[in-house]
Amino acid sequence: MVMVMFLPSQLSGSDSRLNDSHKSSKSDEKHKHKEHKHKEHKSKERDKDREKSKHSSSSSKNHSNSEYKESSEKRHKEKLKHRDGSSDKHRHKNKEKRKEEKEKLHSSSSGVGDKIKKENGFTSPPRIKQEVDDEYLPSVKVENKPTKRARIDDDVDFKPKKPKIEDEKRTKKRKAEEVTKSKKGKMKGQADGAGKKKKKKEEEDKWKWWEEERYTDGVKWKFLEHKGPVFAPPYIPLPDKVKFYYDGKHIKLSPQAEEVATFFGKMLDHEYTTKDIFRKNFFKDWRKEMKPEEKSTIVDLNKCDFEEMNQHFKDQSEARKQMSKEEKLKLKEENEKLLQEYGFCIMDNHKERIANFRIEPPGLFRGRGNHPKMGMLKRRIRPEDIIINCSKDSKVPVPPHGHKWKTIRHDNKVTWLVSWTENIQGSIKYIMLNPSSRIKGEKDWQKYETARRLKKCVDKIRAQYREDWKSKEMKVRQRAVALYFIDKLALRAGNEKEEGETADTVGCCSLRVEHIKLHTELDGQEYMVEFDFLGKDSIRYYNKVPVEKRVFKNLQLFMENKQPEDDLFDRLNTSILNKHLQELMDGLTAKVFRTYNASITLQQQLKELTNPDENVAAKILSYNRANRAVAILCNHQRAPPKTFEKSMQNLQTKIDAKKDQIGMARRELKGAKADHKVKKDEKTRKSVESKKKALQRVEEQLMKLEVQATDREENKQIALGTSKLNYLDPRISIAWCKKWDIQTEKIYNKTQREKFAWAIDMADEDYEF
DNA sequence: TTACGCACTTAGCAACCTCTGG
DNA sequence: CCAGAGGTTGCTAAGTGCGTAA
Repeated sequence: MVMVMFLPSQLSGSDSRLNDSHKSSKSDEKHKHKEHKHKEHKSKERDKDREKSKHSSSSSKNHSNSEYKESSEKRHKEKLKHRDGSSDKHRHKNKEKRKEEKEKLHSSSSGVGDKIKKENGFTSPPRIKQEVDDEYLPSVKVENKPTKRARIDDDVDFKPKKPKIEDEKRTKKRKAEEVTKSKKGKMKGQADGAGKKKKKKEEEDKWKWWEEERYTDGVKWKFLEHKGPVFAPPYIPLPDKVKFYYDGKHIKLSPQAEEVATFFGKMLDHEYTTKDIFRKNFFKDWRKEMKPEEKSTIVDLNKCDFEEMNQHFKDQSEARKQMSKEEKLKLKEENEKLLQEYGFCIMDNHKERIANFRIEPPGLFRGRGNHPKMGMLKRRIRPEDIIINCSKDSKVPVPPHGHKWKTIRHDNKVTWLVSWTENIQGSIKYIMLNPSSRIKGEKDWQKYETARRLKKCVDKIRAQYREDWKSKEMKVRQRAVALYFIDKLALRAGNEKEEGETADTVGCCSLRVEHIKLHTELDGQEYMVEFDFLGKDSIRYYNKVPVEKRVFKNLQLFMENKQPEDDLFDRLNTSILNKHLQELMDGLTAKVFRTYNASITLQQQLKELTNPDENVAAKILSYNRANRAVAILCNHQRAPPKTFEKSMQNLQTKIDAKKDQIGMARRELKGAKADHKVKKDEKTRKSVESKKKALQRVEEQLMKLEVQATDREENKQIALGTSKLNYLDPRISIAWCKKWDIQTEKIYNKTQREKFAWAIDMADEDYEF
């Protein structure tokens, strides 16, 4: 069967922008448990050559013109280093510790600088959203009329209206308290006959916020009303038959101590509970909850036996699964009721879905990676911890009986409805709106518009940072090299983090000397940099990339006389970098590069990979491959699904079966043909026809299965969701769908379509990012 | 000039739900 | 009709980046 590893990223280009790290492990720990197949990717020479000639100016091929001036660079070295000898960062507290700890993280993987070409310099005309209103409804002021809330009643006759042209700059002001009822005229491409009425009605209910003006000056809303949060259910003590043993002896725990014990008991099967830090933190916090007697008896976690609790919870979840249909339905209905009551709010005349209306229940903190606080007790949140945010003229949510809120605020410069301070890191948690809401959607849209503005000046910025590699000032050089990484490799900015408070992870600006290795020559390429570090969520980033000689020399310079645990960019931090970016373009920050490069890559890859002659399944495979190219670029990994091998096998079995079927169908067709040849009658002719059709059908089915297998195999360790949701301008995907006449549903599921409703509505087939 | 608080986006995991095919 | 694969959703941790106070 065909199981070609053939990622779009292998397709070439002179600018190697994608990384390889998906082939390596997520973190040291996980690494131990995983086996990795290092598939060598074969690159496709044809495209490579094409690309090379097209983009000869970008990155990796510039060795020759950076050759000159080596000597003068050397001359500068000394000067450079102490030139702005001001602030060295102080990051020495835990250096020693780190030194000891940094042992593993090793294992290599094949590092082919996967290549992808970058599309440069294309500019599309700005769209300017303006207030156009044929049908201008008298604005409804609803603010203090909770009665009005539930229905958004866009009950207007409709009128075509579309000249909306957006404008990235928020030059326009929204008439705050006015809601212009926009009624769409076109039911774009929706000529379906049956069920039209229903659909029409539904659509009319959808509010098109993107056709309205936006607020300026930081105001996020004028009216906000909600019911407050839903608290975690109270603790239900264990039945007496579920016993806890200490040192073999049964102990009846006090409710407080018991609750915390159950948190641990529930997790017994989880790897967490075997980790020293987790156990230590848990035990320490647990003891705080104990009564004095308990405290004096229970002194060693190793002597604690939570088995019965563990079994109890397993039984419970089993029982839940075994519930009857009716019981399940009842539960579902109750949930739905809760959702209806607490899951929505009214913001400026519109009912909007809340993302997380439930307060996080107490439990043991599960940090990711090697987190120093894992296992600590995450305490129960009470109404007294809760800050409510809503408008003055709204019905303020009522706290649970006998309780009161910590504070009630009326701050319309923020988007959250509820907040509280969490006890592990002391950070603030929020209840906010769903991604489908106006307030999130606008921001998302704006994000892509900023990225599109970057597209217009990215060439200039690239030229600039390349120039800066030669700067006399160390700080400027570091900034330029860091920016180059951020641009080329889509690294995150890398804010500093407090030592010992979180897992030791880094981004670009916080890279340390130990995270890169320089190879003058490696895998047959010159000036290679080998990256190996843990990034966000302790996901490992492993990549080998060829860089320009000048970058390479600069890195050598930055690393000179430093310890492995010293900062690579010791004169740089995200704030310096972003300040600089701000000067280059309004609204530009490091993360815009990730958005930009992700989106432009998708657009470019779609162009390149989509074959007009192929069928829908194949086109979707191409889409997924384009998406995958981005996921690889952004290093969005996932643990291979536990059932991966098995499910792959199942598929293979199916494929084999299909092949047999085809063989059979072929033979039957042959037989029928022979029959027809002899008899030459109508009956046999028909038989031939139908056999032909049958064969075609199975062949098509086989194709589909094979495509599916390829897709799945390629996707083993790559998560597409994150980039799809956060980095890819949805209008690119929608345009692609429209262009090739593919249903949006094939690309976006329901939730995604809700989130991207704005894009689905406004992008047409020739949208250019 | 750095440290910190705050708001908001981005992230992977796992529980849950749904659809498929035996 | 049922099991289980696989998709979907919920959850909440972990980032970015801005503004302000020390």
